[in-house]
Amino acid sequence: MNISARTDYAIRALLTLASAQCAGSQPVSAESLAATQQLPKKFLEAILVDLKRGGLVNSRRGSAGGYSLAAPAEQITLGAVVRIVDGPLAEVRGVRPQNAEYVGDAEHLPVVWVALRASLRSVLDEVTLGAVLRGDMPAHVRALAQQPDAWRNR
Amino acid sequence: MNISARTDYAIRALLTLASAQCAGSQPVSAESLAATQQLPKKFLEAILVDLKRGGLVNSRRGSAGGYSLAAPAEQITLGAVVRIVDGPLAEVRGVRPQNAEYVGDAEHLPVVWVALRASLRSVLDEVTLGAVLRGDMPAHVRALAQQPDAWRNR
DNA sequence: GCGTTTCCTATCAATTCGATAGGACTTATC
DNA sequence: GATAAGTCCTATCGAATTGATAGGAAACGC
Repeated sequence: MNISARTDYAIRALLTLASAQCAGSQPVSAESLAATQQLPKKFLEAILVDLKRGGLVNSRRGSAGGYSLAAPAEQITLGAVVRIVDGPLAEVRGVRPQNAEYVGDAEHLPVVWVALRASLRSVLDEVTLGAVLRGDMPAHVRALAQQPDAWRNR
Repeated sequence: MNISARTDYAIRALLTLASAQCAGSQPVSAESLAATQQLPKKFLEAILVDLKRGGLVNSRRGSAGGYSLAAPAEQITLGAVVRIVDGPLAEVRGVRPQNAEYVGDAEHLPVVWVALRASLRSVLDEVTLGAVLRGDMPAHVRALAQQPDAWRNR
């Protein structure tokens, strides 16, 4: 149930690209992305290749090359990013939650796993890069983050 | 963002214990738990020791020994189980979501991570072993699982 | 004391995770 | 067309995690 470094780095790099998209439109190099968000350069490069394959960014090689968002920042959700760099959302022992098979007293467990995945989706698939950049989350997400003990450990 | 085998196994074993709690009250052996839910015995043993340390189950050694729930099934949440066997809910690179530090364009990212954790809690901390056993989830969880595409992949 | 069962320690192979190295290929620019 | 700046491919790396097993010490009921 953890958020991996890959996901974290991917999103931070994409946020920088989103910011650049607003400003002008020349591609940003991996080196520059790594520098502004303080990410390990070579590791980030590998992640960017995945994002490219996943269709979230465009790339241009050579001098004055680099990366740019393949779509408006308002249309790229965090869920899309997570799925590309980390795979499907809430797998159980490597199997999709609705396909996990249970017997006896565990019969109703799939309902829980599916609900859990749905709750992840309700955040990740509703929040876009643009929203994070502006600090303007959907009402539903803001409500979650404003719950009394949301910022406390349990 | 995956549910580990440890978590899955722990919950299934606890569900069996919950079922036994209703019936009578003699402890159930690890061997028996492994058999009824088809879990690897030695691996399960290790998990049960963690659950014991975490205070979720009582154990009795020796002949006619075994495990039993330390509290009513209606009072043990899945969240408590997950935290014991897998640690804190939505850590980012091993750090609590509210403690992750970001600069520049990623400034508002903690809000997302905290909301994400809150959404996990809204399922895991609201569902008890008893509820799963009866197949009677809280309204909020049932609503999530009944969403149009909840059972489909994305 | 005998069988049963928890519980502790150690170990294991496989996989994943985070990260780096080196170099091949592409491209703009002079 | 050389050159510098990039992407991108392949390989590798150590460390941690994951899922799992083995063997035996300790406790317990009878």
